[in-house]
Amino acid sequence: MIDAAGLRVMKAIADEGSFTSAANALGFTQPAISQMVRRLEQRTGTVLVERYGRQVRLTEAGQVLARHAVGVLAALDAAEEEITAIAGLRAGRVRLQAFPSSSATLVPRTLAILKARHPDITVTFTEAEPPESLAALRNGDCDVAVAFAYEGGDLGELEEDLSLLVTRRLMDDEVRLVVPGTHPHAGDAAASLADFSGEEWIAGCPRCRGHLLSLADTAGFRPNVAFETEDYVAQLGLVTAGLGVALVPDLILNAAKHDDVATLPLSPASRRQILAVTTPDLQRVPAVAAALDALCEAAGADPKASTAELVGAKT
Amino acid sequence: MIDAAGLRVMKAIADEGSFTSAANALGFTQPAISQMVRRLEQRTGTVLVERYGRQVRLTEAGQVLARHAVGVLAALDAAEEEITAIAGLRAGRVRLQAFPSSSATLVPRTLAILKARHPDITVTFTEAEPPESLAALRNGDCDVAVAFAYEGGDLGELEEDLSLLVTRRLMDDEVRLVVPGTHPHAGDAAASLADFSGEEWIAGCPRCRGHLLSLADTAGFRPNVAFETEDYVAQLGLVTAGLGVALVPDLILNAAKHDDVATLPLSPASRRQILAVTTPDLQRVPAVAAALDALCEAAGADPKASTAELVGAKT
DNA sequence: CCTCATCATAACCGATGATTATGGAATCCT
DNA sequence: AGGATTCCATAATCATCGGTTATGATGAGG
Repeated sequence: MIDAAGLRVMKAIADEGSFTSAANALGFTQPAISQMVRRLEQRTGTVLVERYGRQVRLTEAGQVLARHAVGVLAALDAAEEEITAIAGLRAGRVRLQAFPSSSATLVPRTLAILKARHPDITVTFTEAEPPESLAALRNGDCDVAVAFAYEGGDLGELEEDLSLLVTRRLMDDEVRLVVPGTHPHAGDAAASLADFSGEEWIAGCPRCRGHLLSLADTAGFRPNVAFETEDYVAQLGLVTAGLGVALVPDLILNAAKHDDVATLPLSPASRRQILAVTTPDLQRVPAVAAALDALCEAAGADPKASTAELVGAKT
Repeated sequence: MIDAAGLRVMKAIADEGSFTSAANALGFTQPAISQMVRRLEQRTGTVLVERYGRQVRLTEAGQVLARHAVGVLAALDAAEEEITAIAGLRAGRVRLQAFPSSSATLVPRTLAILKARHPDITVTFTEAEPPESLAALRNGDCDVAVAFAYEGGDLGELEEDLSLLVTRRLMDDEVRLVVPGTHPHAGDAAASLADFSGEEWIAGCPRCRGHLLSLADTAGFRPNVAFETEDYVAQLGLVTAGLGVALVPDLILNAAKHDDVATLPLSPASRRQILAVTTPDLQRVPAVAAALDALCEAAGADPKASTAELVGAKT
């Protein structure tokens, strides 16, 4: 019934004292104001403007509108300002979820870049394994999920979760075999998994464990998993103590130097992909786009060309 | 850029959770919502709604709009409610100005009627002689002026002030000659002014004095004005004291009984008209219309047929 | 008394914003 | 699985809104 334009007109009349100058103030012509007032009057069924001679005055009802106009227009301006602030990265929010082993290196670097580049956007970070982070993304509780996918093995499993989502390849993370420094194969240039079929194994998170089983199966044995822990520091500790061997991704190993263990590249090599995942719409939100760029940069990937399909993903 | 309709839509989406039910809630069809959102998005240049699968969620920018919508729409509703309250006489204001001698009888009765009939409108009353009250009316400081005009004499003078204004005839107020009870003519059925050419006169307000002079002139003499006071009680007191005679309108004489004086009808009779004056636009304001009706009723005039020309007014 | 300033009105016209009809895609159910 | 359902997007259409220019009426002022 009453809209913002009408209020703006009433306020302009109240401020300017005549239709003509109100029109000038608003950038309209005089008849526009004239019939706008008439429309408002017949819509509200009340007299809003008193025409006396060639001057106009607001009636009480007109003054009511003009008075409310101040607040309403201010609120509209405030909303508009907030929107443009978000659009201009002077405000905004990104909710990031990343898997634990990325928290040590990739995420801090990303947050630092983001903070330096856009100090006014607020970034929240939650640690979550890919299944949970993708669920949060789907659920609307998260804007960007950093996930990983092992090549080959359970890619298909993840892939179904990625329908309707967009992914950006951040980096390839090579998986290495970690053995005690005193291990006979410690000095080898590369490790063939079959040579370690008799070892005791230390497994990580469920999906990592699945990857281990998958690789071992290809190598023709079933690993004897003696320990399971999602904490990579603990895994390395166990290896150092000579209690077994483990598959650990480079991303972890690069975070800090670990003595008394040898990290051997696998032969054939195995790697996992680190991915940034979001939704097509969120991708276009400035703060989210900035976060994605920061992630790519922190990972050392080309921010442009990384909007890629999963390697080996079917279509 | 952002209008009330857009905010309403965003809020409906936030509340309902889908375009379809938002459309139902607002009484629109689904495509209307769909393209309303699209328009808003390209106007603001931001993503407001995140389409994930077949569900929709507001982005941060969208939530900003939905949040502001609450306040803005509430303010609009409040404005609308105030307007309809004014239209429905559940609120509103009437600023009444009346000349002093009407304050005693006509105005109190009017205010009583108005208060009984529309207890929620606020009436303010200011005493003012017709020139001032009409100036206030012209100036926008008054909604209804109660004025009087003597027949014949200075009607033309008032008439020019009445251009652009509308008048309602409230009553005819006959002017009587007041003489001491001991006066030789005190028992007469009527008074011919010429018979009192030798008296000392007590004159009232400037316009009343003008009327006296005019009548006397017609009767062929120039009155000896010994006293001037705008206070009718004082005038009657002076008459009672035998210090002179005076012309006093019925309106005053009916307000209270005055002993020791005789009130004689003039021959030929002279009367003044009591008028309610307002502007054409204000006439259509409910509270003003109610006040006019109350005035007519208090004056005993027919509220319908009283939108009259001044008696003798040229066109 | 004439001129200027201001508002009202008419005729016109483009953009806005709704509708119906239809299509595509994700979710749900069997 | 696959089919039905549900939800959003799009296209085509159309009325109304809200603006413009041109013009008229009228009060105010030199």
